[in-house]
Amino acid sequence: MRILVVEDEPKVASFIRRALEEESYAVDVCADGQKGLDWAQSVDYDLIILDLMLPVIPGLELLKQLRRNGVKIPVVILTARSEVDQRVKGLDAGADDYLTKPFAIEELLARTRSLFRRAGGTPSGILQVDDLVLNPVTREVSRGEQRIELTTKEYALLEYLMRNAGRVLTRPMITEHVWDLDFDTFTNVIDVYISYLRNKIDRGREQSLIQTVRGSGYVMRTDV
Amino acid sequence: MRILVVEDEPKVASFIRRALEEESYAVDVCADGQKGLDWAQSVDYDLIILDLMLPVIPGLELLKQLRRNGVKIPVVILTARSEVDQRVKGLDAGADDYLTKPFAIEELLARTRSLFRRAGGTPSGILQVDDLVLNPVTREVSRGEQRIELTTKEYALLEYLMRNAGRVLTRPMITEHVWDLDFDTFTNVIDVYISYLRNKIDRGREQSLIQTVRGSGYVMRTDV
DNA sequence: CTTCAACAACAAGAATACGCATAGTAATTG
DNA sequence: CAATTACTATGCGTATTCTTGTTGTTGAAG
Repeated sequence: MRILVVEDEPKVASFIRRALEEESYAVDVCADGQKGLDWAQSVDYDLIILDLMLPVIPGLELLKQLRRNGVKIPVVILTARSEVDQRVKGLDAGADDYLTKPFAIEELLARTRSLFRRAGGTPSGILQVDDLVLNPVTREVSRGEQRIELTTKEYALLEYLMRNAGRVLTRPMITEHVWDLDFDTFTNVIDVYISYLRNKIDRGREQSLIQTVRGSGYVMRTDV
Repeated sequence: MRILVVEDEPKVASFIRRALEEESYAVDVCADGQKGLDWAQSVDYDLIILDLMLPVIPGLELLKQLRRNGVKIPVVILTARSEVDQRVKGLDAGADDYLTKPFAIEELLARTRSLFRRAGGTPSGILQVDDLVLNPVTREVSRGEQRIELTTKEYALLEYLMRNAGRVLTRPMITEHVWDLDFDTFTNVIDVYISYLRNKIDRGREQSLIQTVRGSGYVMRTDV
């Protein structure tokens, strides 16, 4: 899951970044509206978190342009408390949710999760494929009766696979969503992490859930 | 535990703030109804203390709006002695408790504790995880037979951990609830205080109650 | 049926980031 | 102003992440 944060206050930006990264999202931050617009249109984000008070291009203008250009990525708006009517305009302009500053970071995380939930997955937010279960709230993963301990990256990769179960995910898609932007293309980290995951999830099972699609990428099996 | 105080008389407000902070709650104060409403909806408070006589938006209106928006945080209302019917209306509107001015601060603290007791933990208000026991009323902590002396911050942290036992608490979540809002993100105070707590609580035990979730945060173990 | 090239899997080690202890500094409190 | 408490800074060990090189697989051409 890749998130763009458009926020010019460095303190707030880095606070958000860290929180999101702790939830194993891939996060990009940019500090003005122009850059925000450019990035939003060139990279395939899953969510945009947008401050309304921005240099160069105001947040609302950015949002309108995005929607005008047919970009449908969910957008969460951050506003100061005083700018209440801006909020309404924000929702009119096509925002999916808003938060007033100051906000609890957990609130932001919860909204984030709920937006992703809306986009796909079960209502409870719990992801399940066969007897493999992932709970994004507690970050717990288990297969059948057995708890599975994953590292941050392993978890992020698995969540992405499970959210897109049944879809073949190419290596570029996976790097985009699970790793950072400035990423060395000629590496096989993904293969390595797929292997780690298989060791923890599929080892000893007759049916492997994570399957290789030669020449393309990987899929999480949906049908048994 | 984070508390919002909505009170326009500066003297009363600061009096309450100091008393609550002495009990190691994190306290935010705001002086009018509009701000109160915004904050209450944007920050994840554990309790709201609400004066009914407020500028901009009256307290009752604020409360109604909160409940209408599905906010279930416990609310204690403050009324003048004469405004009996206001009190009744307040409880109707979804307040959990009330106090008539002037009130003894100890009274407020007692109600606060009792509301927290109702909200979580055992009926008696005592929090218990394994053989670790925390009594919020007396602020006494013990493990097994042994009394444990904690400083204010240590206590606040432990109480937060215990109230959320079994949930992974990220560093941002912990700062939100135990430290102040405008918090330097690049610090390791939390780590240090976790370490203090472990020294007092877990040292010499084979099973540590406070567990690290690498890349995420900390959990208080529930299962043994 | 070989042979070869492209691709994937794996092992092992290097680099990095993270959590933790420790010690020192600043701020409170009595 | 002494003592306690709150916070900062630093360095170290280790889990995690990533790189590299080798081996194994697959499928198509000879």
